[in-house]
Amino acid sequence: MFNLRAMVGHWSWGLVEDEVWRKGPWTAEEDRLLMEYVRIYGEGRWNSVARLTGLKRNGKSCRLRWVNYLRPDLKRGQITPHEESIILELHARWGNRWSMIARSLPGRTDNEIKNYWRTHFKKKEKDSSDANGKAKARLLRRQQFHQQQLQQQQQQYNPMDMNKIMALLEEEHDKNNISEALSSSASETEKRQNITNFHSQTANNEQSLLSELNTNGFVLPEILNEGLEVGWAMELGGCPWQW
DNA sequence: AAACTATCCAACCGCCTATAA
DNA sequence: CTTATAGGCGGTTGGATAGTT
Repeated sequence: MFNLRAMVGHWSWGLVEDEVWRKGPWTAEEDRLLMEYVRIYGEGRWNSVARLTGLKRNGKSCRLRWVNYLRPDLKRGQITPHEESIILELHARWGNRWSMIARSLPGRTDNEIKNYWRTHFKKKEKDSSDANGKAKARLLRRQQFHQQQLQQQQQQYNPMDMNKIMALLEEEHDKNNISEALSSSASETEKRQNITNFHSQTANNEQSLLSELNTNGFVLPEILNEGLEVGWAMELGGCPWQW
């Protein structure tokens, strides 16, 4: 029977020097120990996990496992087109600021988003100038698949709504002009901090805006997601609205 | 059916920053 | 003020699986 408090006594004088940390995939038992730790002690103080539970994992590994896999609020399953559109939009704005992008996607981790983007878009970005036949074929398949969805959306979605949404997003973004964040800063450290604050604030604003849009019945259109596909279609000489 | 390629994703690494001692 | 430590982040790796030739 698992008894953390008993184990505290057992391990409370610290781990043996030269502790060899376990690496690699986590076992179910390790997951259970970590979840039990968080249930009792809460998140944080990850370096105490080994001492308090007997887990042979370092703090970093524990934190990562919790954040990326065990957290109860994680959203499982594929990235939706809606989420994909947000990822594309925010990545275009902020670059590889995965953790910041992840804050706009509740239930998704920076690692997940990073993996998704690298798999789906990194290559496209690189190869965008010389799309080969293979990619074209794949694109066509995807287009066929999305066509039905697109048609459905077009029936219920007015393009003006999209303009409105993007305008609102821009507005929120510009409320805190980054140049202001920089202008009054003297040191590099201050600049960094101001930029970080700026991004956090913007992310929060946009998050609340997205929520507001959702609650007001705005369905963020998958058309945003199609933006990339549109780009490709254009390269191929096709009109996205006529797929 | 086998070989090859692409994709997915968990996990690690190294670096940086914040904070406590 | 300096140093040590913990936590956070982005980049990268490698194994598993799916898809293609």
